Amino acid sequence: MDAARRILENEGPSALSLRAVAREAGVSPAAPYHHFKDKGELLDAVAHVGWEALGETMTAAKERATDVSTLMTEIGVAYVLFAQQHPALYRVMYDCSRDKDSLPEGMENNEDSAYCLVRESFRRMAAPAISDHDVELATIAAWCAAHGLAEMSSFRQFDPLKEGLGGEEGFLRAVLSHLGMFPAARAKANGDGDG
Amino acid sequence: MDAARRILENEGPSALSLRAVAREAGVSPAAPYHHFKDKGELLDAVAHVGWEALGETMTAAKERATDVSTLMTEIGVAYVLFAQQHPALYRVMYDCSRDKDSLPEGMENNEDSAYCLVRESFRRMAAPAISDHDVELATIAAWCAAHGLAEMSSFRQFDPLKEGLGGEEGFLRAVLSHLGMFPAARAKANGDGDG
DNA sequence: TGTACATCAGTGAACGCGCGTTCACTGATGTAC
DNA sequence: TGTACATCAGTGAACGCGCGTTCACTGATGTAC
Repeated sequence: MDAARRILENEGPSALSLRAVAREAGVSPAAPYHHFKDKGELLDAVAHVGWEALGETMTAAKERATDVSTLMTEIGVAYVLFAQQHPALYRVMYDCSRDKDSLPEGMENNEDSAYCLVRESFRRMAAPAISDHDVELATIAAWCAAHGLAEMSSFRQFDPLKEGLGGEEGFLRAVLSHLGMFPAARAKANGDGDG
Repeated sequence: MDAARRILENEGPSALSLRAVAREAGVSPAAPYHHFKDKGELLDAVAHVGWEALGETMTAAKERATDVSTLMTEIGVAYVLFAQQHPALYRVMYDCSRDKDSLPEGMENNEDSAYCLVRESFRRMAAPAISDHDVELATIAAWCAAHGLAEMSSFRQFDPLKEGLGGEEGFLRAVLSHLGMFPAARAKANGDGDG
């Protein structure tokens, strides 16, 4: 039943109704109510698996990073690429939070949350004298920037810019490189094709 | 009839239907079709006035800035505050763009667009040797950051942080201060209450 | 081995709802001659 | 001054649609004694 994600991938978030899920699953419209109290609960469940997947993607990116200075950039690029590859899922993930005026799951301050992954990565990268307070703010700033880039990077007016920068990833690195906490991005983006 | 914005302010974007607008205007459900081809056209019109209002807000912020180093920060803060004060309108503005996979109006590369306002402000602030290419990328980065912050700053988990930073605006300045292109923010945020 | 009961995932029909949109039509206002 | 016509914003009833949700019910499976 969690293959409600098929609908998201194929038809977008606006098509994600309880009935559509039941239809896609080859089941009567009433069946989902044996698994979810209501539509909101299904959406929450979908968002939950989304955050898990994004968390794994980010963790993989962190482990791929060869040194501390590329860490934040790898994670940032992975974050945005995930959002690009699963745009409808990403939308549901944030919509669920907004409906509650509450942080998305990935940004909760639990141990092992994606947010803490970013925060500790940033702490390792930053000057050792940086205060906890500044680490916190910088992490929020980085998350905002990544989220903004995730929402905006798919506008087609950026296509020519992307071509000149060696494709999607080059573009992301180039944009991130102008944001304080993604320092390693700069060198790599320039290397890939600045001009 | 453009007082469809009342519905946005009072009931949120999901309540913005053609019928609701007609109801709010005290008019039959068919009446709006004399002014708009379909629902999309009405939404576009609403988004348009939204971008105009945001553009004015940003221009006012630019003119309020006392020197070139505070320029970007003033504009950034004004941007996010606008989004916070008109969350539903801001949502419609971006939804209209996304539906077309196209840049929002404010980001178009026309003379006098909000995007050019930001880009020229950044150019004035940056080192004179900076290339056009980098100005372009930095402007996109700044816009992404502001957009991300606009979408995330209202989560209530940030409330305690905001208290320690002298309220909403102090929080915004503090977060922006960690992003490369808002340099003046740092000093001001620190002055307000770095702890 | 058999009986009685509980659980569970499902059915299918129906409910009321708000929606976008279309239709033929009305009544007021403006304009040409 | 009067007549004929065009335009315009509106009416109100209806269309078909997909939706979330509820209902009483079914049939298969598991479990207790």
